[in-house]
Amino acid sequence: ADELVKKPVKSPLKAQNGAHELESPVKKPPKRSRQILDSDEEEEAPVREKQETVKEKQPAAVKEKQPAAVKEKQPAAVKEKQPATPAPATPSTSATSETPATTPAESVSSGTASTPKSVSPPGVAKRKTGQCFKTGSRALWNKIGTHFCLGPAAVGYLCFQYFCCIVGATSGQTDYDPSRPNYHPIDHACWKHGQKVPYLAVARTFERIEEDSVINLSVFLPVDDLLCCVYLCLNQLGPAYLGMELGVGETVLMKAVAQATGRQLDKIKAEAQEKGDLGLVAESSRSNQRMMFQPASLTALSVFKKLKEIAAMSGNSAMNKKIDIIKGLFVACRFSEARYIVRSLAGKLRIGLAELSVLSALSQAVCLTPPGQDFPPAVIDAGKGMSADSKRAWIEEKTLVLKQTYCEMPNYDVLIPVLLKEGIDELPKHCKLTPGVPLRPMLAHPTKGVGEVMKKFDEAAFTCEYKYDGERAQIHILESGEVRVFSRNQEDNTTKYPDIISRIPKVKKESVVSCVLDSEAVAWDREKKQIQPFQVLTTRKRKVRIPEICWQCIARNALVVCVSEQSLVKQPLSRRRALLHESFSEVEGEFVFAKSIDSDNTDAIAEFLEQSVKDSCEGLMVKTLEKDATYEIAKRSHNWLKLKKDYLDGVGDTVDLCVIGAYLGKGKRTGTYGGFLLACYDEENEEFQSVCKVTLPLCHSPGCCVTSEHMDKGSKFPVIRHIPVMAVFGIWCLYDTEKSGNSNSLFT
DNA sequence: GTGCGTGACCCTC
DNA sequence: CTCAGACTGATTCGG
DNA sequence: CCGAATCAGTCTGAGGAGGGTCACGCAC
Repeated sequence: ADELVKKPVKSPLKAQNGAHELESPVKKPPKRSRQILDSDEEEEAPVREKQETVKEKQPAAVKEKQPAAVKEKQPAAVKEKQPATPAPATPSTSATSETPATTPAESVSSGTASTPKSVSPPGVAKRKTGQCFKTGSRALWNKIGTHFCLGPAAVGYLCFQYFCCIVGATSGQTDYDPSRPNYHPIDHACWKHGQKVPYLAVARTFERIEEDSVINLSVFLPVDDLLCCVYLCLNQLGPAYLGMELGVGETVLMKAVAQATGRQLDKIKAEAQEKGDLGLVAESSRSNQRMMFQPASLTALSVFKKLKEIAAMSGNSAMNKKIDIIKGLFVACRFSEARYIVRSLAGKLRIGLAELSVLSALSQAVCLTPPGQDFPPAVIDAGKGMSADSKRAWIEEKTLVLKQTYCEMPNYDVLIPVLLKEGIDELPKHCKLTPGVPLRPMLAHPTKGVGEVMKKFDEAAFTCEYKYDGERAQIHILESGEVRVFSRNQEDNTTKYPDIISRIPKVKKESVVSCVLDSEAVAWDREKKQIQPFQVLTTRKRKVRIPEICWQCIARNALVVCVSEQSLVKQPLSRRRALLHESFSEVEGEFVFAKSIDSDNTDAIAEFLEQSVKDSCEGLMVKTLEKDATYEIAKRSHNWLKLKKDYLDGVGDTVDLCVIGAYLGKGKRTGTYGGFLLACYDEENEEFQSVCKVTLPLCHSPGCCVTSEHMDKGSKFPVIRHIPVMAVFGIWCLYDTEKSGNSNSLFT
């Protein structure tokens, strides 16, 4: 522990701090941490200010929020829902073949028919992001059958809790409600056939998703409309490998919001910190504004086009141009549109829904309403008449097809047109794994020891490979001989590894026409003939063409596509490995196969683990050879296990650190601290040296009291030994390792 | 107009 | 990259 | 045998260190 404490003092931080002479006993935190003190000159004031805000906030935020919101709200919601539950529950028991959609509608009209339209009924607590209804949802959901209301719009939505409560017709865009019972994708949409989808419909849908996280997609849209709606949901501009970035962050966004609303930048900043979400700030700022005239309302397509425009911008005064576009968008916003536009731009939609859910929704929509029908479509719910269970199983089966295809061809620009034209069953025939298009890589689950590995893989034969400490590199060899390299996130890294690319022809055997290799790129020390640490890798240039590091490519024994364009994703690892060894030859320091052993002997594996660490690796990757040993990401994306020294029980040390700063949390951490800045005390110079930041689980956020007995009285600064306790500017918080069960998170 | 430092953004793990 | 929280589906346990 | 409790797996969104790239703005 002593050594660990000393280390940070010698670390680069020291050098940085050393640049200034002692100004205060608490040394300035490193660059990134400065923002917590608002600004360097105002160190004194903010500290006091923070104390006050903390004092004010804690009792209110923590004490009220927790018991009131969690304990009271939920029972309230459940209670309110209980009487309503029997109504939708009946159909599944009495008549399974009946379309469940009718019953909620009946219950609506007979039950709470007087409830006004599209207003969340009293008693039904609205869920905030990160919260949910714990009781009732699953059971109710199962009974009514997951899907019968085909979403309308670009994105539609369905939520059980509204069935019993919402009545009334929606017609105009203003009161458009994608969650109304029996939503009819044509009659209830707020735009006519042939018109563009209003962005408001998307925003309204996002609102519902954020509350309840269930969506549907409609396939009545023209291809480009559906496509842009899908992208808007995912908050993507296009396939990852094309590398389109907005280049807009929080700061630029705040400027834009300030300019568009005519408010002070400082005020926007402060409000964003308080609310933890710039989107909400934008929304409320908008509503204060009066327009001289109402600009043309936004459509989904127009918003998406603007986003692409922003991404395409570069060069001189690009930032100002970007801000201008954002302002333009912003001026035309109505209702919640601003919230989601801002979030889209910030890159965090935060609606509790991401890629996989969108794929599910997409497949469901295509299943229930087969595309290719004339307008108006005759079949809206192809699942009509099926029992809820069989319907769900059917949709799930189709969803897997879509997911699998997506994993192999992660490009909606290709996928969706085919999906609409050919249908889901034909999809795999038209969208295949193609060298040159990156696929999603297989990931690994962390495990705590050899025992856990044995338990998880049970009887199945498995292999252990070194877990090399480098960067994932997916190498594509095209038929033309061209070689491309992609990162873990499907980014095109081809220009980063010129040396690897140049030696591919050497190591590739004649028989290989085209292929996709899953590998790890590591830095190699030619003289010492050993792998260099990850640190070396991170100092590489991202886009240079001249190699500065000697890369060694470690094939992960996972050849994916080979020779005759035959996809091997469905082949077990043993076969893929054999093919890999057949098709490539090793050259030390240039291209080698991952070191591995096939053993089920615990001691042998433990020894291999030791060896891997000695050989500058992180630990082991454990993969089954035959059983469930395919490369089908859709079935299970974390099919491998990783066994790292860091994870092992009893390994690691503890350090005593104290809190010298805190950051306001964002998103679901709004109202609490997002992280703390920790420091160790340098007794010699009598100063604090910042070491790292930490995050606490939400339930352990500051607020609970610590009595004096917890404190180490002999200490002259607030480090508390034995019991992990944190001090934030005089406010104590207790970190309960028993509850969290993982004391490591304190010192990560 | 050029050079350089810096902040913002993004990407790897 | 890690971790926690919400959710789901399968399995076990107790009345 | 049924419902409650438990467990394991999946998905999502919080958060971390460290570093490169680009545009902006200032100084010359």
